[in-house]
Amino acid sequence: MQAPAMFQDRLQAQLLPVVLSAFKELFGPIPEAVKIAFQPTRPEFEGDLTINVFPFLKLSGQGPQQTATAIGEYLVRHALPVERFNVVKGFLNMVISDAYWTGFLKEAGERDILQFGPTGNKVMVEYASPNTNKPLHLGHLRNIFLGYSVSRMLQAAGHEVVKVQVINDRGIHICKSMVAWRMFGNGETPASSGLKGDKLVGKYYVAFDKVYKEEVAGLMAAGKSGPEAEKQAPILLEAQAMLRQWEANDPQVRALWEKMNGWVYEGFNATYARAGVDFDKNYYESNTYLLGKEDVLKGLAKGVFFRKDDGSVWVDNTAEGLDEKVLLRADGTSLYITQDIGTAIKRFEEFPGLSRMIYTVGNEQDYHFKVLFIILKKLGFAWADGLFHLSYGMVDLPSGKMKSREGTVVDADDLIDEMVAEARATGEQLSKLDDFSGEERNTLFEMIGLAALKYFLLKVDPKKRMLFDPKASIDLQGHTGPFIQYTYARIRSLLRKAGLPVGGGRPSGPAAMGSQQLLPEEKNVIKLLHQFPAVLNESATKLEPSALANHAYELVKAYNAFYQTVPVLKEGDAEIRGLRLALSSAVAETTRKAMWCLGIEVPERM
RNA sequence: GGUCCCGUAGCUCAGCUGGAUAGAGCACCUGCCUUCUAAGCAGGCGGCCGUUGGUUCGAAUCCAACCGGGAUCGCCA
Repeated sequence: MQAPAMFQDRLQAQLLPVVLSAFKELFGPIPEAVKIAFQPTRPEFEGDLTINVFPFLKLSGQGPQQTATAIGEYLVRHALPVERFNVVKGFLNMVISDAYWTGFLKEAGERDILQFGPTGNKVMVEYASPNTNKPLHLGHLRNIFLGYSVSRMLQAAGHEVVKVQVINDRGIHICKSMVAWRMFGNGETPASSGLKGDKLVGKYYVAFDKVYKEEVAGLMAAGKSGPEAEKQAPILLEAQAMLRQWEANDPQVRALWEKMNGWVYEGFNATYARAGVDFDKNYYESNTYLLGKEDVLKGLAKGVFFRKDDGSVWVDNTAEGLDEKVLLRADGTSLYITQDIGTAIKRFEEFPGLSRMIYTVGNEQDYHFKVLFIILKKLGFAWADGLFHLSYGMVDLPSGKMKSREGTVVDADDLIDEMVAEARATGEQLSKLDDFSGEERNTLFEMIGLAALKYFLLKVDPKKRMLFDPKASIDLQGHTGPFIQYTYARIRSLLRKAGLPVGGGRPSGPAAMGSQQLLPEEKNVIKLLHQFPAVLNESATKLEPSALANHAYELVKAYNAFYQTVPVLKEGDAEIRGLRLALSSAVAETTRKAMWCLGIEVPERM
């Protein structure tokens, strides 16, 4: 079997065997290693699909012109969609018949081309892992939007998806907030202060840090060395003591911990709700932090790990090009990675059918996940091959890296507020919404502001670090989410005026589509629609929403060019009007689904 | 220093399973609202694709080295 292009579309799938038999008949069979690659014909040439025959010249024993012509002639005879062809240098440009395109358009009008049938696979996507001592920031947003979009794409690709977050609810960080609140809080609560719960707890984390720094400075002035002072600051000792009390189940500490975490969850949930994301299950570190120890000891017994003289347990990954890594301390206590080993095992026990688990975590943990996956594989779990670290790059500010210590962190809630305010300013100025109520406007501007933010973060290749300029990035024109929303709203308006049902739905296209000759503007749009399923497949497989996001943009851009120059409702010929309405509708529905895959909503009007 | 990631227009990014003259958006300049939403469309300006070698009929794309930026190399999480 000739290796097909990994993400080829259905037209290519249909043509490939014909091309192969053309070769076989004309020049003899093709060796497996030689791949036939289709590419879209460049706009400056006539045609829709192109094959470059250069790689086959040795096989054909003829020049590029003759080789391409021979194949082209064979295709016209044997492949229905290929109407005619031309050859430029070594490029065989095929013209696909309008009947093929309109046939596809008809199908796109009848079903969701971005929804694949069920695969039977179950995938877990972890896409948030916040600490409970401070509010969410821009970096979390990239993480959340990325993971949520991946979940949606996998659903569209036919997988069952379990969305989870892990909440780091215990540890020294939350104890710091607790200590500071107990010292300076005077009983302040979200209700008493009007502060969002996560903001309030974050405030005391900052307060802790301030006191801590003062104490360290004081100790150093009194003659201590830097490292000494950092270890002996009283407030830190108190936080450490509190962590021990927590571990000893001290009722008062536990009660305070429950209370303050509760505030944080309320705050997080408000942000999640506004951001439009949700989880099927939350994992709390306080429930899982003791996991993994038994598994490591089992591995030790099986000889997968080894024990050093001091009693600590290690894994040797030097054969994998990595290092030795400690899994249990000499005193037998766990580490972060121990816990992750246990948590992974637990998850696969809880969800027996899981075939994959995706961790959406920043690239600073690349090494950690490499080690984790190797360990789980060494422990012999078959599912270890289905583990994947969806690693994404940091979000930088024009001033450089975000640093909480330096107060340069962009708060998630504030950022969303800004984007929504910007959407509002633009929207009110355009004054197209005179009959909108205040509530309707709020909903719309929320939708647009979030689209701007999500699209901005999702259109970039996840693994690249990206720059976020709070001023320049608040853009609602050009290659943006609102541009795509706008096109959708435009089409919906058109369809309403055509008397089609409100609130979506697919108008049935004309019964006899296909007799018309397509305009270039129409064909461009249909071709982009036609490519979309393959793009979704590729995006879902590679876990890259950016490819989907960029294709959605290409599609609506082509539609806008069509819209601007080709009449739809004003077209006199009913059949042609029907085709253009069907085209418009297919673009709207496909755009809506693509945006759904990105976690972005689209408005009926804007 | 070891390992990994990144380097494309003034700025932000596509393109990278090798193919035709490298594409968008923003910014700047020109046109287009008495026809379906101008958050739009059409056009212009703007590029030693970090550098140097290599593989190839063909390299932004693959390989190597180097330069620049980042991450990581805790018995932290």
